[in-house]
Amino acid sequence: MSNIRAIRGMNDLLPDETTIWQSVETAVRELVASYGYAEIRMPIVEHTELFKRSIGEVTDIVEKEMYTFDDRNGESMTLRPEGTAGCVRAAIQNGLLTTSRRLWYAGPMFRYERPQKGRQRQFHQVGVEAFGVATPDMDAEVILLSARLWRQLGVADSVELQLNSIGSLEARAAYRDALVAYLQQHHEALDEDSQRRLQSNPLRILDSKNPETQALLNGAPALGDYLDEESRSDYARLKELLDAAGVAYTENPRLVRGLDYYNKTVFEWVTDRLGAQGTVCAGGRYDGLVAQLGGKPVPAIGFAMGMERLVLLLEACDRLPLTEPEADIYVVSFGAPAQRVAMAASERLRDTFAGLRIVQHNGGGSFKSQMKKADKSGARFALIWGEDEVAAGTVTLKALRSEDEQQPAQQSVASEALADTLRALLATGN
RNA sequence: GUGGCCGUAGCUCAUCAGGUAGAGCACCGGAUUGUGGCUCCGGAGGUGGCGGGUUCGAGACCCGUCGGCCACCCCA
Repeated sequence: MSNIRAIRGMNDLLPDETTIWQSVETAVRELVASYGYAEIRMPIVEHTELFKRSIGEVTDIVEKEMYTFDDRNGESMTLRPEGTAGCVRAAIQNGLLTTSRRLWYAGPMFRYERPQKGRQRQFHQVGVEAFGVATPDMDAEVILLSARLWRQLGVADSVELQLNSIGSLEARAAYRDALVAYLQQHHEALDEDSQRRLQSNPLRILDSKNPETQALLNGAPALGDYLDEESRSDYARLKELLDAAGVAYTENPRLVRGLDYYNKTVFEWVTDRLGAQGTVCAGGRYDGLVAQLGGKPVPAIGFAMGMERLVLLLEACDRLPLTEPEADIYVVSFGAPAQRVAMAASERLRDTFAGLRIVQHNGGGSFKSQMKKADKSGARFALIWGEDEVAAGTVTLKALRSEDEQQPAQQSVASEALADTLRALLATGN
């Protein structure tokens, strides 16, 4: 079979899933609005250079995970692997950073990796970025915001906040030298990946999953000892704010992030319910990035959360929203004249009842089969038009749910009285 | 890029010493003429991922390939 299939790692979201996503998206939308964040929408494709300059040349994302191609002019373009770079670019380009800004966005991101649980090649993130405030009150705000979402979605008990400060660029450079010097002495004891990282990105060795490497790190210099004074006090202040707000956290002195642009505060929300990809949300401060991308220096902090992982977490926590029936009213008709009347009447009902889901039976079929469809639709009421009704100028209104069937399960209603009768019935029950 | 497991109807799966496939759910129709949900009856639907090999004969054995899942790497 040579049926065309979706590209590996790029999945369809089917109707059952889109309702879940919509409920999460609604929760997110209301959440960020409640903190005064405004939505921004960026292109999905950017100049490759943007990601190289922001994420870092030697990161795995840039080196081997980007969807990069030349356009027809021979310019190198890349499907965005994350949102911060594009958001910063857009904010600079459109002059948004003359004052402090709170922005958020949502959309697909692309990374060429082997798919596994909680990881796709096209995945979806919600990102939050706060520009223009260098103090840790803003760090606290974005963390509080994320914490509120977990509570809102009912998964707060399943996620843990991990926190660290990686200090200034200079402090980190000094620490990197010390770390490399220490690890060089134990070069033979390092696992293969870590030996490689010793050259490319030594700090990443800190969060190696290899237990022997982790044991070796117990004797290594600690990042915390190398922090500059400002990072140190900001970090302390952030923890005070989180304590005061009652947000629990675990300090993880080995938490470093994979992207080059971070400094000072870094954090991750992790869960043990998703297999190997336990990070649901992660972010940090990136005070140097705006200037690095050509803007006037503006401090910033933000985070991104993965929608796929969040939905998986909801599932694992048994917190999926209740599924709604597809219809409130199902309209059945028999014969061409009846269908004309039914269709027109349905339109009038939609005029009258905004938001009411009225599904018209199309495609003919026996009365019985139409009624089966009515039942399967989950509709609370069926409206039935046949020859008798059309002749009499009435419609048969039938209750389909047992809760309603105590009352007249079925009644004949004059066409003019339909809206009023329905309004009265819909007012009862939920 | 590497490793492990897997690939039979739309979905979940079964069958068999290797002899050219079945169940449940879903779908369609019927069981009194214009009425659903339960039950019963019937129907449609599979070149057993694809290609090659072994064999008289393979969905079942072997090889390759593609795809899926999970893990490593990395990350949301």
